[in-house]
Amino acid sequence: MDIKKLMEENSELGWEDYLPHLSIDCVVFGFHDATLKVLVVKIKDENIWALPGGYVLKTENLSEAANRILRERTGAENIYLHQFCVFSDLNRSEGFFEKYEDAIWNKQRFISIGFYALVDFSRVNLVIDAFSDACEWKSINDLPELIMDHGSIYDGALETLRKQLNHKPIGLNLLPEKFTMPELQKLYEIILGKKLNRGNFYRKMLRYDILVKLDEIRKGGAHKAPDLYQFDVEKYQNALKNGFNEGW
Amino acid sequence: MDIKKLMEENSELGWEDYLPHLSIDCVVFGFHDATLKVLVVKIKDENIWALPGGYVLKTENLSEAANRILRERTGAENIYLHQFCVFSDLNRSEGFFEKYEDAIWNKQRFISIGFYALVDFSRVNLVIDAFSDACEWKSINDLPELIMDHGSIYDGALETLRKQLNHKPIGLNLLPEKFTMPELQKLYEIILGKKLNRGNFYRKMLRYDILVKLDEIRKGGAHKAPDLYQFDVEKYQNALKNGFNEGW
DNA sequence: TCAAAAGTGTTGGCCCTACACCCATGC
DNA sequence: GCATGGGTGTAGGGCCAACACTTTTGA
Repeated sequence: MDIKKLMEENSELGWEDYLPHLSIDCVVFGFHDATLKVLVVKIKDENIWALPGGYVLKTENLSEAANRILRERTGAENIYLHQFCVFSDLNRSEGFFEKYEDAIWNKQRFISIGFYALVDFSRVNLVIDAFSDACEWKSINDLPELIMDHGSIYDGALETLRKQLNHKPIGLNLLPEKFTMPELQKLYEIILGKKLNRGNFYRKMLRYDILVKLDEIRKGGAHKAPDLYQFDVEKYQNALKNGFNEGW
Repeated sequence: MDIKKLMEENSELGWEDYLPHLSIDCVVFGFHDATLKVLVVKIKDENIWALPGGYVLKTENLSEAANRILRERTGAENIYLHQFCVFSDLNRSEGFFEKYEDAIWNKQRFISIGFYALVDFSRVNLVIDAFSDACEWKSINDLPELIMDHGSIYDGALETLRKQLNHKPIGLNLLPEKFTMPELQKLYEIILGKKLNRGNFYRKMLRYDILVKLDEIRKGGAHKAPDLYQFDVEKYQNALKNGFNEGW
Protein backbone atom coordinates (compact mmCIF):
# COMPACT_ATOMS: atom_id res chain seq x y z
CA MET A 1 0.00 0.00 0.00
CA ASP A 2 1.34 3.45 -0.74
CA ILE A 3 2.02 5.91 2.03
CA LYS A 4 -0.85 8.25 1.21
CA LYS A 5 -3.44 5.51 1.44
CA LEU A 6 -1.82 4.24 4.59
CA MET A 7 -2.08 7.59 6.28
CA GLU A 8 -5.67 8.02 5.19
CA GLU A 9 -6.59 4.63 6.57
CA ASN A 10 -4.81 5.24 9.86
CA SER A 11 -6.07 8.77 10.30
CA GLU A 12 -9.10 7.88 12.37
CA LEU A 13 -7.01 5.80 14.77
CA GLY A 14 -4.73 8.78 15.26
CA TRP A 15 -7.59 11.01 16.32
CA GLU A 16 -8.90 8.33 18.66
CA ASP A 17 -5.76 7.25 20.48
CA TYR A 18 -3.38 10.19 20.57
CA LEU A 19 -3.27 13.72 21.95
CA PRO A 20 -3.82 16.06 19.02
CA HIS A 21 -1.15 18.49 17.84
CA LEU A 22 1.59 16.84 19.88
CA SER A 23 4.37 14.69 18.51
CA ILE A 24 7.76 13.37 19.54
CA ASP A 25 10.93 13.23 17.47
CA CYS A 26 13.99 11.36 18.63
CA VAL A 27 17.63 11.87 17.76
CA VAL A 28 19.16 8.50 18.60
CA PHE A 29 22.95 8.50 18.87
CA GLY A 30 25.14 5.45 18.67
CA PHE A 31 28.92 5.05 18.57
CA HIS A 32 30.54 2.51 16.27
CA ASP A 33 33.72 2.18 14.23
CA ALA A 34 35.05 5.38 15.75
CA THR A 35 32.16 7.40 14.36
CA LEU A 36 29.06 8.90 15.91
CA LYS A 37 25.93 7.70 14.22
CA VAL A 38 22.28 8.77 14.18
CA LEU A 39 19.26 6.60 13.54
CA VAL A 40 17.18 7.72 10.56
CA VAL A 41 14.15 6.30 8.81
CA LYS A 42 13.36 6.51 5.13
CA ILE A 43 9.79 7.55 4.44
CA LYS A 44 7.97 4.92 2.45
CA ASP A 45 7.77 5.73 -1.26
CA GLU A 46 9.59 9.04 -0.79
CA ASN A 47 13.22 9.79 -1.36
CA ILE A 48 13.66 11.52 1.96
CA TRP A 49 14.63 10.56 5.47
CA ALA A 50 13.22 11.43 8.88
CA LEU A 51 14.06 11.10 12.54
CA PRO A 52 12.17 8.29 14.25
CA GLY A 53 9.14 9.73 15.96
CA GLY A 54 5.54 9.25 16.94
CA TYR A 55 2.63 10.53 18.93
CA VAL A 56 1.57 10.60 22.57
CA LEU A 57 -1.17 8.25 23.69
CA LYS A 58 -3.92 9.84 25.72
CA THR A 59 -2.93 7.51 28.55
CA GLU A 60 0.81 8.15 28.80
CA ASN A 61 3.21 10.95 29.65
CA LEU A 62 5.96 12.16 27.35
CA SER A 63 8.68 10.01 28.76
CA GLU A 64 6.55 6.90 28.44
CA ALA A 65 5.68 7.85 24.88
CA ALA A 66 9.30 8.38 23.88
CA ASN A 67 10.32 5.09 25.43
CA ARG A 68 7.54 3.27 23.66
CA ILE A 69 8.43 4.83 20.32
CA LEU A 70 12.06 3.80 20.66
CA ARG A 71 11.25 0.36 21.97
CA GLU A 72 9.12 -0.30 18.91
CA ARG A 73 11.91 0.94 16.70
CA THR A 74 14.96 -0.65 18.34
CA GLY A 75 13.72 -3.44 20.60
CA ALA A 76 15.70 -1.86 23.42
CA GLU A 77 14.27 -1.15 26.87
CA ASN A 78 15.40 1.52 29.32
CA ILE A 79 17.10 3.66 26.74
CA TYR A 80 18.84 6.78 28.02
CA LEU A 81 16.46 9.52 26.89
CA HIS A 82 16.40 13.25 27.35
CA GLN A 83 13.94 15.90 26.33
CA PHE A 84 15.90 18.85 24.98
CA CYS A 85 13.70 21.29 23.06
CA VAL A 86 10.23 21.89 21.69
CA PHE A 87 9.71 22.72 18.03
CA SER A 88 6.58 24.72 17.40
CA ASP A 89 6.89 26.79 14.23
CA LEU A 90 3.62 27.24 12.41
CA ASN A 91 5.01 26.09 9.10
CA ARG A 92 7.30 23.33 10.30
CA SER A 93 5.62 20.62 8.26
CA GLU A 94 4.91 22.90 5.35
CA GLY A 95 5.11 21.37 1.94
CA PHE A 96 5.10 17.73 2.82
CA PHE A 97 1.36 17.17 3.13
CA GLU A 98 0.15 19.36 0.28
CA LYS A 99 -1.57 16.56 -1.57
CA TYR A 100 -3.36 15.31 1.53
CA GLU A 101 -6.81 16.26 2.73
CA ASP A 102 -6.90 18.75 5.58
CA ALA A 103 -8.70 16.43 7.97
CA ILE A 104 -5.97 13.78 7.82
CA TRP A 105 -4.34 13.25 11.20
CA ASN A 106 -0.79 13.60 9.90
CA LYS A 107 -1.48 16.93 8.23
CA GLN A 108 -2.46 18.71 11.45
CA ARG A 109 -0.21 21.25 13.08
CA PHE A 110 2.13 19.36 15.40
CA ILE A 111 4.21 20.78 18.23
CA SER A 112 7.07 18.35 18.47
CA ILE A 113 9.00 17.53 21.61
CA GLY A 114 12.61 16.75 20.73
CA PHE A 115 14.31 13.94 22.61
CA TYR A 116 17.84 12.73 22.24
CA ALA A 117 18.75 9.15 23.09
CA LEU A 118 22.05 7.43 23.71
CA VAL A 119 22.27 3.71 22.99
CA ASP A 120 24.88 1.02 22.99
CA PHE A 121 25.17 0.45 19.26
CA SER A 122 25.66 -3.29 19.62
CA ARG A 123 22.39 -3.86 21.44
CA VAL A 124 19.99 -2.45 18.89
CA ASN A 125 17.87 -4.35 16.39
CA LEU A 126 16.27 -1.97 13.96
CA VAL A 127 12.65 -2.32 12.93
CA ILE A 128 11.14 -1.07 9.69
CA ASP A 129 7.49 -0.20 10.22
CA ALA A 130 4.62 0.26 7.79
CA PHE A 131 5.40 3.94 7.15
CA SER A 132 9.07 3.45 6.28
CA ASP A 133 11.04 1.34 3.89
CA ALA A 134 14.42 1.66 5.58
CA CYS A 135 15.79 2.30 9.04
CA GLU A 136 19.53 2.83 9.28
CA TRP A 137 22.42 4.23 11.25
CA LYS A 138 24.04 7.10 9.39
CA SER A 139 27.32 8.72 10.30
CA ILE A 140 26.86 12.31 11.41
CA ASN A 141 29.34 13.31 8.72
CA ASP A 142 27.16 11.76 6.09
CA LEU A 143 23.56 12.49 7.04
CA PRO A 144 21.01 12.40 4.23
CA GLU A 145 18.57 15.22 3.67
CA LEU A 146 15.97 15.23 6.43
CA ILE A 147 12.29 15.99 6.15
CA MET A 148 10.63 19.17 7.51
CA ASP A 149 12.65 20.71 10.36
CA HIS A 150 14.30 17.45 11.37
CA GLY A 151 17.66 18.90 10.40
CA SER A 152 17.27 21.59 13.05
CA ILE A 153 16.14 19.03 15.56
CA TYR A 154 19.30 17.03 14.94
CA ASP A 155 21.42 20.19 15.24
CA GLY A 156 19.80 21.01 18.56
CA ALA A 157 20.39 17.51 19.85
CA LEU A 158 24.09 17.51 19.01
CA GLU A 159 24.54 20.93 20.56
CA THR A 160 22.80 19.74 23.71
CA LEU A 161 24.97 16.64 23.80
CA ARG A 162 28.07 18.82 23.60
CA LYS A 163 26.91 21.07 26.42
CA GLN A 164 25.96 18.17 28.65
CA LEU A 165 29.14 16.18 28.13
CA ASN A 166 30.37 17.16 31.58
CA HIS A 167 27.02 16.83 33.28
CA LYS A 168 25.42 13.66 31.97
CA PRO A 169 26.62 10.04 31.70
CA ILE A 170 27.21 10.29 27.99
CA GLY A 171 30.23 8.03 27.74
CA LEU A 172 28.53 5.46 29.91
CA ASN A 173 25.54 5.23 27.62
CA LEU A 174 27.27 5.35 24.26
CA LEU A 175 30.13 2.94 24.86
CA PRO A 176 29.96 -0.79 25.41
CA GLU A 177 30.76 -2.07 28.88
CA LYS A 178 34.48 -2.45 28.19
CA PHE A 179 36.36 0.10 26.17
CA THR A 180 39.80 1.58 25.73
CA MET A 181 41.06 5.06 26.49
CA PRO A 182 41.59 5.88 22.79
CA GLU A 183 37.99 4.89 22.11
CA LEU A 184 36.73 7.15 24.87
CA GLN A 185 38.91 9.96 23.61
CA LYS A 186 37.64 9.49 20.08
CA LEU A 187 34.07 9.77 21.35
CA TYR A 188 34.88 13.01 23.15
CA GLU A 189 36.64 14.39 20.09
CA ILE A 190 33.69 13.67 17.84
CA ILE A 191 31.13 15.18 20.18
CA LEU A 192 33.26 18.24 20.80
CA GLY A 193 34.31 18.49 17.17
CA LYS A 194 38.00 18.92 17.88
CA LYS A 195 41.21 17.03 18.56
CA LEU A 196 42.33 16.56 22.14
CA ASN A 197 45.82 15.97 23.43
CA ARG A 198 46.27 12.29 24.20
CA GLY A 199 48.38 12.40 27.33
CA ASN A 200 46.34 15.16 28.88
CA PHE A 201 43.08 13.41 28.10
CA TYR A 202 44.36 10.28 29.87
CA ARG A 203 45.31 12.04 33.03
CA LYS A 204 42.21 14.19 33.14
CA MET A 205 39.94 11.17 32.74
CA LEU A 206 41.82 9.20 35.36
CA ARG A 207 41.76 12.12 37.76
CA TYR A 208 37.96 12.15 37.57
CA ASP A 209 38.22 8.77 39.30
CA ILE A 210 35.28 7.26 37.45
CA LEU A 211 37.14 4.55 35.55
CA VAL A 212 38.22 1.06 36.56
CA LYS A 213 41.23 -0.36 34.78
CA LEU A 214 40.65 -4.00 33.91
CA ASP A 215 43.21 -6.80 33.82
CA GLU A 216 42.69 -7.17 30.10
CA ILE A 217 43.88 -5.54 26.97
CA ARG A 218 42.25 -5.23 23.56
CA LYS A 219 44.25 -7.68 21.41
CA GLY A 220 44.00 -8.18 17.70
CA GLY A 221 44.63 -4.69 16.37
CA ALA A 222 47.96 -3.65 15.01
CA HIS A 223 50.45 -1.91 17.27
CA LYS A 224 50.46 -1.89 21.02
CA ALA A 225 47.39 -3.42 22.63
CA PRO A 226 45.51 -0.78 24.68
CA ASP A 227 44.25 -1.34 28.22
CA LEU A 228 40.56 -1.95 28.75
CA TYR A 229 38.51 0.13 31.15
CA GLN A 230 34.98 0.21 32.40
CA PHE A 231 33.07 2.90 34.24
CA ASP A 232 32.62 2.80 37.98
CA VAL A 233 28.94 3.60 37.67
CA GLU A 234 28.46 4.69 41.25
CA LYS A 235 31.43 7.05 41.22
CA TYR A 236 30.41 8.33 37.77
CA GLN A 237 26.89 9.19 38.88
CA ASN A 238 28.25 10.74 42.02
CA ALA A 239 30.75 12.90 40.15
CA LEU A 240 28.04 14.11 37.78
CA LYS A 241 26.09 15.66 40.61
CA ASN A 242 28.68 18.40 40.68
CA GLY A 243 29.58 18.15 37.02
CA PHE A 244 33.12 17.65 35.82
CA ASN A 245 35.35 20.64 35.40
CA GLU A 246 34.90 22.15 32.02
CA GLY A 247 37.58 23.33 29.70
CA TRP A 248 38.06 20.87 26.89
CA MET B 1 -17.99 36.81 39.33
CA ASP B 2 -16.53 33.76 40.98
CA ILE B 3 -13.77 31.79 39.32
CA LYS B 4 -15.91 28.74 38.53
CA LYS B 5 -18.49 30.78 36.62
CA LEU B 6 -15.70 32.65 34.88
CA MET B 7 -14.07 29.47 33.64
CA GLU B 8 -17.38 28.09 32.49
CA GLU B 9 -18.16 31.25 30.54
CA ASN B 10 -14.72 31.36 28.94
CA SER B 11 -14.57 27.68 28.16
CA GLU B 12 -15.93 27.94 24.66
CA LEU B 13 -13.44 30.67 23.74
CA GLY B 14 -10.64 28.40 24.91
CA TRP B 15 -11.68 25.63 22.56
CA GLU B 16 -12.01 28.09 19.69
CA ASP B 17 -8.78 30.04 19.95
CA TYR B 18 -6.17 27.82 21.49
CA LEU B 19 -4.39 24.55 20.73
CA PRO B 20 -5.94 21.92 22.99
CA HIS B 21 -3.95 20.14 25.69
CA LEU B 22 -1.05 22.57 25.48
CA SER B 23 -0.22 25.24 28.02
CA ILE B 24 2.68 27.44 29.05
CA ASP B 25 3.89 28.21 32.55
CA CYS B 26 6.49 30.87 33.23
CA VAL B 27 8.93 31.23 36.08
CA VAL B 28 9.77 34.92 36.01
CA PHE B 29 12.87 35.89 37.97
CA GLY B 30 13.70 39.37 39.18
CA PHE B 31 16.48 40.67 41.40
CA HIS B 32 15.77 43.34 43.99
CA ASP B 33 16.98 44.28 47.46
CA ALA B 34 19.68 41.65 47.24
CA THR B 35 17.12 38.88 46.87
CA LEU B 36 16.00 36.79 43.96
CA LYS B 37 12.27 37.03 43.41
CA VAL B 38 9.70 35.09 41.43
CA LEU B 39 6.45 36.37 40.02
CA VAL B 40 3.39 34.54 41.32
CA VAL B 41 -0.34 35.02 40.87
CA LYS B 42 -3.04 34.33 43.40
CA ILE B 43 -5.94 32.35 41.99
CA LYS B 44 -9.16 34.29 42.33
CA ASP B 45 -11.27 33.17 45.31
CA GLU B 46 -8.77 30.46 46.24
CA ASN B 47 -6.09 30.59 48.88
CA ILE B 48 -3.41 29.30 46.58
CA TRP B 49 -0.83 30.75 44.20
CA ALA B 50 0.26 29.84 40.70
CA LEU B 51 2.96 30.66 38.18
CA PRO B 52 1.79 33.05 35.46
CA GLY B 53 0.76 31.03 32.44
CA GLY B 54 -1.58 30.67 29.54
CA TYR B 55 -2.36 28.86 26.34
CA VAL B 56 -1.05 28.82 22.79
CA LEU B 57 -3.11 30.50 20.10
CA LYS B 58 -3.66 28.44 16.98
CA THR B 59 -1.85 31.17 15.08
CA GLU B 60 1.37 31.49 17.07
CA ASN B 61 4.42 29.46 18.00
CA LEU B 62 5.52 28.81 21.58
CA SER B 63 7.92 31.68 21.83
CA GLU B 64 5.30 34.13 20.59
CA ALA B 65 2.80 32.70 23.05
CA ALA B 66 5.16 33.01 26.01
CA ASN B 67 6.05 36.56 25.07
CA ARG B 68 2.38 37.49 24.75
CA ILE B 69 1.54 35.93 28.10
CA LEU B 70 4.31 37.85 29.84
CA ARG B 71 3.57 41.08 28.02
CA GLU B 72 -0.01 40.94 29.22
CA ARG B 73 1.18 40.26 32.75
CA THR B 74 4.10 42.69 33.03
CA GLY B 75 3.75 45.24 30.27
CA ALA B 76 7.32 44.45 29.24
CA GLU B 77 8.39 43.67 25.67
CA ASN B 78 11.34 41.57 24.57
CA ILE B 79 11.69 39.73 27.81
CA TYR B 80 14.56 37.26 28.02
CA LEU B 81 12.75 33.94 27.82
CA HIS B 82 13.89 30.35 27.71
CA GLN B 83 12.03 27.12 27.34
CA PHE B 84 13.51 24.62 29.79
CA CYS B 85 11.29 21.58 30.29
CA VAL B 86 7.95 20.01 29.45
CA PHE B 87 5.63 18.79 32.17
CA SER B 88 3.35 16.02 31.02
CA ASP B 89 2.28 13.86 33.94
CA LEU B 90 -1.21 12.44 33.56
CA ASN B 91 -2.33 13.64 36.96
CA ARG B 92 -0.55 16.97 37.07
CA SER B 93 -3.71 19.00 37.55
CA GLU B 94 -5.36 16.38 39.68
CA GLY B 95 -7.54 17.63 42.47
CA PHE B 96 -7.96 21.22 41.45
CA PHE B 97 -10.82 20.87 38.98
CA GLU B 98 -12.87 18.22 40.79
CA LYS B 99 -15.97 20.32 41.08
CA TYR B 100 -15.91 21.33 37.41
CA GLU B 101 -17.65 19.66 34.52
CA ASP B 102 -15.46 17.46 32.35
CA ALA B 103 -16.04 19.44 29.16
CA ILE B 104 -14.67 22.66 30.65
CA TRP B 105 -11.56 23.86 28.79
CA ASN B 106 -9.50 24.30 31.93
CA LYS B 107 -10.16 20.79 33.16
CA GLN B 108 -8.60 19.07 30.14
CA ARG B 109 -5.29 17.32 30.32
CA PHE B 110 -2.59 19.91 29.63
CA ILE B 111 1.00 19.30 28.65
CA SER B 112 2.76 22.39 29.92
CA ILE B 113 5.88 23.91 28.42
CA GLY B 114 7.98 25.49 31.17
CA PHE B 115 9.70 28.79 30.40
CA TYR B 116 11.91 30.81 32.64
CA ALA B 117 12.21 34.55 32.20
CA LEU B 118 14.72 37.10 33.45
CA VAL B 119 13.55 40.66 33.87
CA ASP B 120 14.92 43.92 35.14
CA PHE B 121 12.83 44.24 38.29
CA SER B 122 12.50 47.99 37.97
CA ARG B 123 10.86 47.88 34.55
CA VAL B 124 7.88 45.72 35.37
CA ASN B 125 4.30 46.81 35.99
CA LEU B 126 2.26 43.93 37.25
CA VAL B 127 -1.26 43.29 35.96
CA ILE B 128 -4.00 41.44 37.80
CA ASP B 129 -6.31 39.74 35.32
CA ALA B 130 -9.83 38.38 35.69
CA PHE B 131 -8.69 34.98 36.95
CA SER B 132 -6.47 36.29 39.72
CA ASP B 133 -6.84 38.63 42.63
CA ALA B 134 -3.16 39.28 43.25
CA CYS B 135 0.07 39.30 41.29
CA GLU B 136 3.24 39.74 43.32
CA TRP B 137 6.97 39.27 43.52
CA LYS B 138 7.86 36.74 46.20
CA SER B 139 11.35 36.08 47.48
CA ILE B 140 12.51 32.58 46.61
CA ASN B 141 13.14 32.03 50.31
CA ASP B 142 9.54 32.76 51.05
CA LEU B 143 7.47 31.25 48.27
CA PRO B 144 3.83 30.47 49.06
CA GLU B 145 2.33 27.08 48.33
CA LEU B 146 1.91 26.64 44.59
CA ILE B 147 -0.92 24.98 42.75
CA MET B 148 -0.62 21.62 40.95
CA ASP B 149 2.97 20.85 39.93
CA HIS B 150 4.03 24.50 39.80
CA GLY B 151 6.42 23.85 42.66
CA SER B 152 8.33 21.36 40.50
CA ILE B 153 8.28 23.76 37.59
CA TYR B 154 9.86 26.43 39.77
CA ASP B 155 12.46 23.93 41.02
CA GLY B 156 13.34 23.00 37.45
CA ALA B 157 13.69 26.63 36.44
CA LEU B 158 16.07 27.47 39.27
CA GLU B 159 18.18 24.42 38.55
CA THR B 160 18.35 25.38 34.89
CA LEU B 161 19.31 28.92 35.82
CA ARG B 162 22.15 27.57 37.95
CA LYS B 163 23.44 25.34 35.18
CA GLN B 164 23.29 28.08 32.60
CA LEU B 165 24.97 30.75 34.67
CA ASN B 166 28.17 30.37 32.67
CA HIS B 167 26.47 30.00 29.32
CA LYS B 168 23.68 32.57 29.19
CA PRO B 169 23.58 36.32 29.83
CA ILE B 170 21.94 35.94 33.19
CA GLY B 171 23.60 38.85 34.97
CA LEU B 172 22.89 41.08 32.00
CA ASN B 173 19.17 40.38 32.11
CA LEU B 174 18.60 40.42 35.84
CA LEU B 175 20.57 43.51 36.82
CA PRO B 176 19.86 47.13 35.98
CA GLU B 177 22.17 48.81 33.52
CA LYS B 178 24.56 50.02 36.19
CA PHE B 179 25.48 47.87 39.15
CA THR B 180 28.26 47.26 41.63
CA MET B 181 30.54 44.28 42.02
CA PRO B 182 29.00 43.33 45.38
CA GLU B 183 25.55 43.34 43.76
CA LEU B 184 26.74 41.06 40.98
CA GLN B 185 28.39 38.79 43.50
CA LYS B 186 25.24 38.65 45.57
CA LEU B 187 23.27 37.60 42.51
CA TYR B 188 25.74 34.82 41.79
CA GLU B 189 25.67 33.68 45.39
CA ILE B 190 21.89 33.46 45.45
CA ILE B 191 21.65 31.56 42.19
CA LEU B 192 24.41 29.18 43.18
CA GLY B 193 23.18 28.91 46.73
CA LYS B 194 26.56 29.46 48.34
CA LYS B 195 28.97 32.15 49.52
CA LEU B 196 31.79 33.17 47.24
CA ASN B 197 35.11 34.70 48.18
CA ARG B 198 35.02 38.40 47.50
CA GLY B 199 38.51 39.03 46.20
CA ASN B 200 38.50 35.97 43.99
CA PHE B 201 35.09 36.84 42.58
CA TYR B 202 36.35 40.31 41.64
CA ARG B 203 39.38 39.09 39.79
CA LYS B 204 37.55 36.26 38.05
CA MET B 205 34.82 38.59 36.83
CA LEU B 206 37.32 41.17 35.64
CA ARG B 207 39.39 38.51 33.90
CA TYR B 208 36.35 37.55 31.84
CA ASP B 209 36.71 41.01 30.31
CA ILE B 210 32.99 41.60 29.98
CA LEU B 211 32.63 44.52 32.38
CA VAL B 212 33.20 48.22 31.90
CA LYS B 213 34.17 50.20 34.99
CA LEU B 214 32.31 53.50 35.05
CA ASP B 215 33.56 56.81 36.41
CA GLU B 216 30.90 56.75 39.07
CA ILE B 217 30.42 55.19 42.42
CA ARG B 218 27.24 54.24 44.24
CA LYS B 219 26.93 56.90 46.92
CA GLY B 220 24.41 57.00 49.70
CA GLY B 221 25.01 53.71 51.46
CA ALA B 222 27.04 53.45 54.59
CA HIS B 223 30.72 52.59 54.37
CA LYS B 224 32.95 52.82 51.36
CA ALA B 225 31.15 53.64 48.13
CA PRO B 226 31.53 50.82 45.60
CA ASP B 227 32.45 51.36 41.95
CA LEU B 228 29.75 51.10 39.33
CA TYR B 229 30.07 48.78 36.36
CA GLN B 230 28.07 47.93 33.30
CA PHE B 231 28.31 45.02 30.92
CA ASP B 232 30.12 45.30 27.62
CA VAL B 233 27.27 43.61 25.81
CA GLU B 234 29.25 42.71 22.72
CA LYS B 235 32.11 41.15 24.65
CA TYR B 236 29.63 39.42 26.95
CA GLN B 237 27.76 37.79 24.09
CA ASN B 238 31.02 36.86 22.47
CA ALA B 239 32.40 35.26 25.60
CA LEU B 240 29.21 33.24 26.07
CA LYS B 241 29.73 31.49 22.76
CA ASN B 242 32.45 29.50 24.45
CA GLY B 243 30.95 29.65 27.90
CA PHE B 244 32.88 30.91 30.89
CA ASN B 245 35.10 28.54 32.76
CA GLU B 246 33.16 26.69 35.37
CA GLY B 247 34.17 26.03 38.91
CA TRP B 248 32.38 28.35 41.29
C1' DT C 1 38.03 56.91 66.05
C1' DC C 2 36.03 52.77 64.87
C1' DA C 3 33.51 49.20 62.52
C1' DA C 4 32.22 47.59 58.35
C1' DA C 5 32.42 47.27 53.57
C1' DA C 6 35.21 47.80 49.19
C1' DG C 7 39.25 47.05 46.82
C1' DT C 8 44.06 45.01 46.27
C1' DG C 9 48.17 41.91 47.31
C1' DT C 10 50.31 37.53 48.15
C1' DT C 11 51.30 32.70 48.46
C1' DG C 12 51.06 27.73 47.56
C1' DG C 13 48.89 24.28 45.08
C1' DC C 14 46.56 22.20 41.41
C1' DC C 15 45.46 21.61 36.74
C1' DC C 16 46.34 22.46 32.05
C1' DT C 17 49.28 22.70 27.88
C1' DA C 18 52.86 21.21 25.22
C1' DC C 19 56.08 18.29 24.12
C1' DA C 20 59.30 14.59 24.86
C1' DC C 21 60.24 10.00 25.89
C1' DC C 22 59.57 5.00 26.45
C1' DC C 23 57.02 0.57 25.38
C1' DA C 24 54.54 -2.85 22.56
C1' DT C 25 53.16 -4.71 18.27
C1' DG C 26 52.77 -6.14 13.32
C1' DC C 27 55.00 -5.62 9.10
C1' DG D 1 64.31 -2.58 12.84
C1' DC D 2 60.91 0.56 11.96
C1' DA D 3 56.61 2.82 11.79
C1' DT D 4 52.67 3.39 14.46
C1' DG D 5 50.01 3.83 18.27
C1' DG D 6 49.62 3.42 23.52
C1' DG D 7 51.23 4.88 27.99
C1' DT D 8 54.03 7.95 31.03
C1' DG D 9 57.21 11.92 32.37
C1' DT D 10 58.18 16.81 32.82
C1' DA D 11 58.51 21.96 32.81
C1' DG D 12 56.07 26.34 32.65
C1' DG D 13 52.15 29.01 33.23
C1' DG D 14 47.53 30.27 34.67
C1' DC D 15 43.86 29.98 37.68
C1' DC D 16 42.21 29.30 42.20
C1' DA D 17 41.44 29.31 47.33
C1' DA D 18 42.60 31.43 51.37
C1' DC D 19 43.88 35.03 53.90
C1' DA D 20 45.97 39.44 54.94
C1' DC D 21 46.29 44.18 54.11
C1' DT D 22 44.76 48.94 52.77
C1' DT D 23 41.22 52.39 51.77
C1' DT D 24 36.93 54.67 52.28
C1' DT D 25 32.87 55.83 54.46
C1' DG D 26 29.10 57.02 58.02
C1' DA D 27 28.12 56.85 62.69
